[in-house]
Amino acid sequence: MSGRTPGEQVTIADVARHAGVAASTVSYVLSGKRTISATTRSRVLASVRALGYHPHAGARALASRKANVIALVLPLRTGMQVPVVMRFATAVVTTARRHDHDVLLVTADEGPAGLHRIAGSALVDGVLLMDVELEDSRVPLLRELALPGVLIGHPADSTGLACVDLDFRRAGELCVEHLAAAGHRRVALLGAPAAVYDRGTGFAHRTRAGVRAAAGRLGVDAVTRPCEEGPAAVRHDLEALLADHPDVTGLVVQNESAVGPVLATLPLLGRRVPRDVSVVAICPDELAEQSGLTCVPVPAEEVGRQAVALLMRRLNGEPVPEVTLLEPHLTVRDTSGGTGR
Amino acid sequence: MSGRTPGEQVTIADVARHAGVAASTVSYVLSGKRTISATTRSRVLASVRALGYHPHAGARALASRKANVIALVLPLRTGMQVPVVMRFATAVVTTARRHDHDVLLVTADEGPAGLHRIAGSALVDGVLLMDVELEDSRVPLLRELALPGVLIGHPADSTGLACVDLDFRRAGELCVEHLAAAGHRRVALLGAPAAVYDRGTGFAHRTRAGVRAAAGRLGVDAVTRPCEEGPAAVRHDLEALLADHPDVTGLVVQNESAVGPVLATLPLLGRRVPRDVSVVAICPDELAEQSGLTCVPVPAEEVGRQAVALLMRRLNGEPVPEVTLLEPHLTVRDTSGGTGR
DNA sequence: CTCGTCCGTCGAAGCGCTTCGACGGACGAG
DNA sequence: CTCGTCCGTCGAAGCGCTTCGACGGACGAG
Repeated sequence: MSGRTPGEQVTIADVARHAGVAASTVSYVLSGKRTISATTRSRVLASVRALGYHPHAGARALASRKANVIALVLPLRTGMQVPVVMRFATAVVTTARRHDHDVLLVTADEGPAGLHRIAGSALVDGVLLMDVELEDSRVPLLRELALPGVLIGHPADSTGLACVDLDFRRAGELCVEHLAAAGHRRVALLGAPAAVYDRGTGFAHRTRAGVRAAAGRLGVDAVTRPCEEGPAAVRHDLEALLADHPDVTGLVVQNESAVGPVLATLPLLGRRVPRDVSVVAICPDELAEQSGLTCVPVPAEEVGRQAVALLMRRLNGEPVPEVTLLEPHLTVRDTSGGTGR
Repeated sequence: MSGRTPGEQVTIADVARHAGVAASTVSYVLSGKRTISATTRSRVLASVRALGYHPHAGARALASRKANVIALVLPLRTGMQVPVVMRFATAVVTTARRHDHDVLLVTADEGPAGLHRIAGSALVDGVLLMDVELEDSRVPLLRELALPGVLIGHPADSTGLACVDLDFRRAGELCVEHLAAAGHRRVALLGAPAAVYDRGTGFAHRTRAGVRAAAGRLGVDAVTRPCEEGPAAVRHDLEALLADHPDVTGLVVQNESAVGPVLATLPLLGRRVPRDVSVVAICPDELAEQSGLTCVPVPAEEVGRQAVALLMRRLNGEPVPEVTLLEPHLTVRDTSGGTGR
C-alpha cells in the first residue's frame, strides 16, 4: 500500500523530502511548537500519512529527553485483588495513550533495583506504584532518584508525594453506618488475608480503622478479623467468627475471593441473608452485581485514570495535591436490611 | 552516596573518563562484543558501579537498532480468565528481564493501529499476542509488518508464525478419558461464555473438540454447552444442563468463575460430589487446590516463559517451530470418582 | 633478529530526532 | 516609500550510544 519495504524505518528525512520541506519543519508540524502555515502543515501531514511515518521512539527520547513512557509497577502477590488490578491496568494504559504515553510493565519483585535501572536508563519519565505499604522502601528511593511518581494507596509519610486511593477509611465507615442505620448493633469485618495486614498495606488498615471509628461513634460492637483465600479457608474463618461472636448480624466483607463463599456458607450455618445476617462488601461492582450484593465499589478505572492524570501533571511540572482520596459510595442491593432484634 | 545529582544522566563518557579509557571500550566491556583485557574490564566495571551508570535506553535503541523491549498485547474482555492472565503477565515480565528485555503493556482495544504504531516507532522489537482468535485480524498485519511475534493460543492458519498454547484439545480428551475410565457414560462440558465461542477463541473450540473426540472414541455420550459468568448465571446454566440431561454423571468445567458456584450448586440440586456427579475442571491449579478439585491445570507461567523464550529466539534470527503445544496433565483430587451405574 | 599476526584499544561516524539561532520576506506604521 | 517587526522556514548542532576501521604493541614463527 505505502510502497515501502516492511520493517524499514521511515525517517523524518523521508517525510521532509516527500513534502519538500526541512526536517525541522516536519518536527514542528508534529509537535506544534512553532507556528507553521496551514498549507505547509497539510502538505507535511499528507506525506506523513502517505509514508506511514512514525517517529523513532528512541531518537525522540534521546533528543527531547522524554521517553513518553511511564512505568506501572505491579505487585502480584498473595491477597491482591486480581480483577481490580486488571481493570486498573487497562484504565492506566488507555488514559496514558490518551496523553500520548505508553506503559512499561514492571513487577515489584525486581524491587528497588528495578526503579534504579528504569530511572537511570531514562526508559520512563515517571512511575505508577501500586500496592504501596505504610512503610514502603521504594518511597524514599523515589524521592532520592527525583523520579516523578504517583502512588496507588498511600504510605505513612506522604510528604512530597502524590497518592491516589479510594477513601477506604470512609468506605469502612459507610458500611458500618449503613448497617447501624438498619438497626444492627453487632457487626464484624471479614477482611483481607492476615499477610496483607502484616505487610502494612494501607487499604486494609484504613478500612479497619474506619469500621472501628464508625462503630465507636455509633455505639455498635465491631469485631474485625482477617480472612484467608479459597472457599474452604473462607468457610473456616467465617465459622470461627460466628462461633466466637454468634450474635453478629452485620457482616462487612473486604476480600474479593471471600464474597462468593461467604454468601454460599451463611445459609449452611443457619443464617439467611439478609433476614438473619446482612452482608456488605467492599469489592468490584460487577462481582457484587452478580450476587445482588450491597457494596461499596472499588472504582479501579477511576483510580487508574486519576493516577495517570496526576502523573502527567507532575511531568508537566504542575503542582499536584499530596493525597487524592476518591469518595466512596454505597450501593444498596439485596443482601442487607434491617434486623429483628 | 554516588555523589551525583539525582536525575542527571550519567553517560558513557563519564564512565570512560572515570576509568581512563575510550567510550567505545566501555561499550565493548558492557556488550562483550570484542575481547577486552581483564584489568581494563574490571576497572571499567568498577567505574560503572561507582557512578551508578545505566545506558540511556533511547540512545542505545537508536544506535543498535534494538529497543530491548517487547510488547505484551493483552485482551481484557469478557470471558477472559483474569487470574491466568495476571500470572501469565508476571512470568512474561520475569522471563523477559532475564533476557535483558522490558515489557510494554498494550491493550487490544488500540487494535491493529497499535501494532502499526509500535512497530513503526521501533518502540519494541517484537510482540506477544494474547487471546488470539481463529481468524485474527492482527495476524496478517504481523506478517505484513515483518514484526516478530509469538501468539498465545493459535489461529486457524499458523503458517510462518510461532504459537504457544496448552494442548487444549488433549486437555479435553484427558478429562473425558479420566471420567470414562471411572465408568462414566454420560458427560457434559460446561464451557466458557457463549461470546468466547462466538469470537472463535481457540482454547474454547479446541477443548470442545477434544471432549467430543474422546467421547466418540470411548463410546461416551457428551453434551457441551457454554456457561455465563456470575454465581446466578452459572447456577442457572447448570440447572438447565441437568434438567435437559439428568443422567449426566461426569462434568467437565472450563470456566474459572464457574468452578466455585458449580461445586456449591450441585449439592443443592441433589447431586453429591463425587458420589453422584464427578467434576473435573480445566483451570488454574491454585483455584482447584482450594476446592480439592480434580483438574487439568492451565500452566500460565510455563506458557509465559515459553512464549518469551520463543520470541527471543526469533529476535536472534533462530528458526522456531510454528506450533508449540504444552502437554496437559490431570491432577486427581476429591471431586472425581467411579459411578455406581 | 625480523616479520607477520592478532589482541586490545581508540577515534570517528552515524543512528533519527529536537531545538536553537538565523534569516528571508510580507506587511503594517510612519 | 522606507524601516521595523514578526511570521514561517531552514540548517546545524547535539542528545548518548554502537560499530567500524585503524593502529600500536606484544608475541610467536622462521
